[in-house]
Amino acid sequence: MLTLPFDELSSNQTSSPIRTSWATNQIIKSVKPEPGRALQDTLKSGREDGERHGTEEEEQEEEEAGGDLRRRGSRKKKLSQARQDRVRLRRIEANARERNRMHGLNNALDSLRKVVPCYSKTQKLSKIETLRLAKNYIWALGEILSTGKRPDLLTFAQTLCKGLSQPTTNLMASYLQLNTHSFISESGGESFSLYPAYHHYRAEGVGASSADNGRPLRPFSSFCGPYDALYDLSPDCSSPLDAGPLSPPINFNGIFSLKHEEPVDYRSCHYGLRYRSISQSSSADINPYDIHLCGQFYQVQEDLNKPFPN
DNA sequence: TAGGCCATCTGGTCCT
DNA sequence: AGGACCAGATGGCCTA
Repeated sequence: MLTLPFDELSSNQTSSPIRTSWATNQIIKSVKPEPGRALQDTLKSGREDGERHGTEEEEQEEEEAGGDLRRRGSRKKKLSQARQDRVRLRRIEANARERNRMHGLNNALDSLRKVVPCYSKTQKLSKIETLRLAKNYIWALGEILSTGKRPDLLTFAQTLCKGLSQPTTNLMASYLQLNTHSFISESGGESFSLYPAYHHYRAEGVGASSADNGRPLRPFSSFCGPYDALYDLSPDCSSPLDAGPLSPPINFNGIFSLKHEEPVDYRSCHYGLRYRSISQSSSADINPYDIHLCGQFYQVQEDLNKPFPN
């Protein structure tokens, strides 16, 4: 009778039952016990047996094998049954550790997905795209910090999408399109944020303007406000990508363009957001450099609120 | 159906 | 010796 190492499996749940059963099969394949002996027994006693019995036998075998190696070169050493079991057990343990390690890595990647733009619960970026986008995002933010200037929308978008695949670029374009118009063109639908912080503001009803029926607007130029992420570290938000299909982005110049929208006066809203952001923070939390940046943000707000040049 | 993405297994290497 | 890390191999799932 075959007994599976369920302890190992249960302590290392995969996200998919299919995966789990597949893993189970793999273990069955990789841990074929000898006939008439339960695997559990094998695993349970493997280490002790291996250590206890293995010593004499192994020494003898190794001596033989060593002698063979000296005489004939490459003959593979034959292991005792106890040693084979022990090797199997160690392999199973190593597999479990490796699975855990990869799960940890995936969790970290999920965390990363939540803090880069373009976060969607259902339409997840691939691992490689997440890393690329994160790199671009960091680079773009660093550029803003070092120069003290915010790039225009297209430049920033192009920076973010540098090296990304076409599907991801399209996804990004879809985000940006919605960011510029969906809040006011659709009522009742779930809105989204290029920056996770938006939902925090929205949930609190901060920054609603008269033009949006009480619905808080994300300003067109808010795309250039990456500091949002500094003020909210709980990016558990959904996106319109979770809610339904998107209109295809308009591509041009090898990257993408944004739909041209009628200019909307977002400024009151956005100033409100900014003020709220800063005022909500305790003085100890405020980095002087942040204040400087935010101040600068206001100065050029008007320019950035101009309709995006096509 | 091909290709992309992913999870897992596996053996090798390095480090403690 | 044993664990962490890595990269290659493999096979499943999904989508265009």
